[in-house]
Amino acid sequence: MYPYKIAVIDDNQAVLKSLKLVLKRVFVSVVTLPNPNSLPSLLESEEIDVILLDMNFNAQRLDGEEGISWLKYIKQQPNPPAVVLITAFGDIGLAVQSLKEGAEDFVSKPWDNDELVEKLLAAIEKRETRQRLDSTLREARQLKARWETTRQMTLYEVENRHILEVLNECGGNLAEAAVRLNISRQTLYNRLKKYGIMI
Amino acid sequence: MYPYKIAVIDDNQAVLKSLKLVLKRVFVSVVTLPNPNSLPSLLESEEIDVILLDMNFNAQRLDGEEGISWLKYIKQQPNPPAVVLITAFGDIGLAVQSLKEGAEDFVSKPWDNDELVEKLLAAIEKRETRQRLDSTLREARQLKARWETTRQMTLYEVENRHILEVLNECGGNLAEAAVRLNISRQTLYNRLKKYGIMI
DNA sequence: GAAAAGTGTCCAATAATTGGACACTCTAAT
DNA sequence: ATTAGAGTGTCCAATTATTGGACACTTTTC
Repeated sequence: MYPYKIAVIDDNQAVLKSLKLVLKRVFVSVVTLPNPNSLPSLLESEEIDVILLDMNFNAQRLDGEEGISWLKYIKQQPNPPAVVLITAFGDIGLAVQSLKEGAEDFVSKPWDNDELVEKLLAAIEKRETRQRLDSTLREARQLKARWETTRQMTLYEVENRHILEVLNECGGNLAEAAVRLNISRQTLYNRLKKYGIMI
Repeated sequence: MYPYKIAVIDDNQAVLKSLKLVLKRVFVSVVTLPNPNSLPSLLESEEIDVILLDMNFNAQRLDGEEGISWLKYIKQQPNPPAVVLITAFGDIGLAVQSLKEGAEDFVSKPWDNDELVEKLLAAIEKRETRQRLDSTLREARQLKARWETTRQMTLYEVENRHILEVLNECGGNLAEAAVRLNISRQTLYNRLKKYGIMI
């Protein structure tokens, strides 16, 4: 049993039922929707890990356009879930377009249960990798900004910032901080007093 | 005419010829190969931007395995080119697998020339985006390493590093550096002498 | 080729840093 | 409960560093 939340969206009640039967033995939470209209509110209220999304919700349109547009919607959310698309009327162009729009995988009906679960888990893993990458990039931007400001700082400003950081590292232990900074304890006191850094 | 180098690999001479005819009006350099065996040496000797790769080079095997394995080879090179796969025997599974292995796009024979060129250019753009991301990540790793070492530096070490950086910013102009650092010129001299930083 | 800016060095006044000392307050182990 | 060990806050006098100003000289810039 994996600790992930999955949402399954398909307009065919029978398909939905059988998918739920399979998936609820694998995922801790399985939400089924007969159409994607309530997807926005679902995404707002719950932190879904992966969505298994049918491409057609309308007997009149079998071109998959609806699936693609919902895929786009999902992927432009902040921290979007993984998306695996599923369709009976798939062609190569549709599959390629889906993956280029950010879907993690694409499966055709009829599906193989084991393979489907495997793909869903792989999709979740892929999403987690992307999340890690995102946080690395965020961190990188912060560091870069910090570096940019450092270069136009005064010597004292840089000194004080470093003092504060080391002090923080030492959990406010002045004696240890002084040793780490290789200055005397009095000097550290003087600095803190002079710059109003009271602890 | 775009300043990109493209390599086209297809075992069908007629296809190769007609592709070359189309592409040499768009790309500054078009290399055609009748099979992928000389691809490694080509990649070593030239900086190829995009590869248009057929999936089958053997009348006996039409499952695309060969194309996939060459795709994998290409994508594990350092700074790999963009890859667009082309096939007449494509199925959805093959297309999905290709994109998941890192191909930028997938087209089916028979192809539309305008669409093919469009996809190749989009693939190149995608690769350039990836290159930018890579360099951002490299830079991020450097900054992070720097930050990690900073936290265990002595106050004087941090000071001196900052002095050197500002000095560098000022192109070695001591007077300007002293102003930026907000210390007197003599103090800057003393530091440089004391720490053997001669310029 | 003159003006402006930068360099290298000196000086004495001022300010910061230093090690050592002392009384004190925690805190963790006995 | 007692106590040793570590940390704090403050003092001091000796040492060091920083400062602004000054000067002759070189380099840049217009």
